[in-house]
Amino acid sequence: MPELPAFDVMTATCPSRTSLARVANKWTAMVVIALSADRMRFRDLRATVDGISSKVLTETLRDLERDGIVTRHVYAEVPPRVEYELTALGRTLHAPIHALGSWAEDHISEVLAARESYDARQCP
Amino acid sequence: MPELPAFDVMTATCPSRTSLARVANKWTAMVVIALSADRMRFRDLRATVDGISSKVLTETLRDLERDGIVTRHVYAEVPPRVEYELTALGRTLHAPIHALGSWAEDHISEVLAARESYDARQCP
DNA sequence: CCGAATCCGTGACGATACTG
DNA sequence: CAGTATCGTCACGGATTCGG
Repeated sequence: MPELPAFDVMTATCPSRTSLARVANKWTAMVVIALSADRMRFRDLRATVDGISSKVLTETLRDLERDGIVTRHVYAEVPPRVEYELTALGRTLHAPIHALGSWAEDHISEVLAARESYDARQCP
Repeated sequence: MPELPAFDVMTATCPSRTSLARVANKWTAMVVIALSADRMRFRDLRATVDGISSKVLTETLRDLERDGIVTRHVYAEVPPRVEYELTALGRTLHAPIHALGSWAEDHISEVLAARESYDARQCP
């Protein structure tokens, strides 16, 4: 008797799976973490999420906007200024994603140790 | 005064980022959720994580094994039997990833509504 | 028969250059 | 400054074959 609720996300036809796919994504996670402090403009976001390309950041933000997780504020100025912020829905993501980020930092030493011993076991 | 701890995962050179990348991944999330009930053999895992190919499941499990999140039990039988289970480290992932899965299911209707209104706004 | 390796196409990613 | 366009590369994912 598997006591788990058997999560619908596991079935390929379930729409909630597309939602999981969006959220269980490294760029999404980092963007949401960055925006959880407060709204940010594109350039600062690009600097904070170190290593992301302009193109991929744009695509990530578009997808998040489409899913109702961030909103896009365009200011008709020169130079142009565009700011992004989490929606109410996006803020509900803060806790789960923050937990994931904390996990990554808290357990990185164990992960690195596991990798080292695994690699040592594989190619001697 | 950004009160956030400024998460090292955001910097490209930080090792914890590789850990986040592994964990913030849709297949990883689904496999960990599946294994959180109890250990499972390959074939059942493949059936539970609906839509994953044999190859991708193998690779995902190898990566998780390398990172010390699952262990692999091979039984020298015929037909062959290979079982996977979460390590102690892997079980610490259960809560964060389960939270993500719950989020996906709890908010899917909002996400779908957002998508619909976004698409309606874009291509009239 | 089950688990996994091989081959191969597609699509995502990243770098660069260019426009409003 | 905030994107878009184009292109080369490569990892992901699917179909098939191998191995035990």
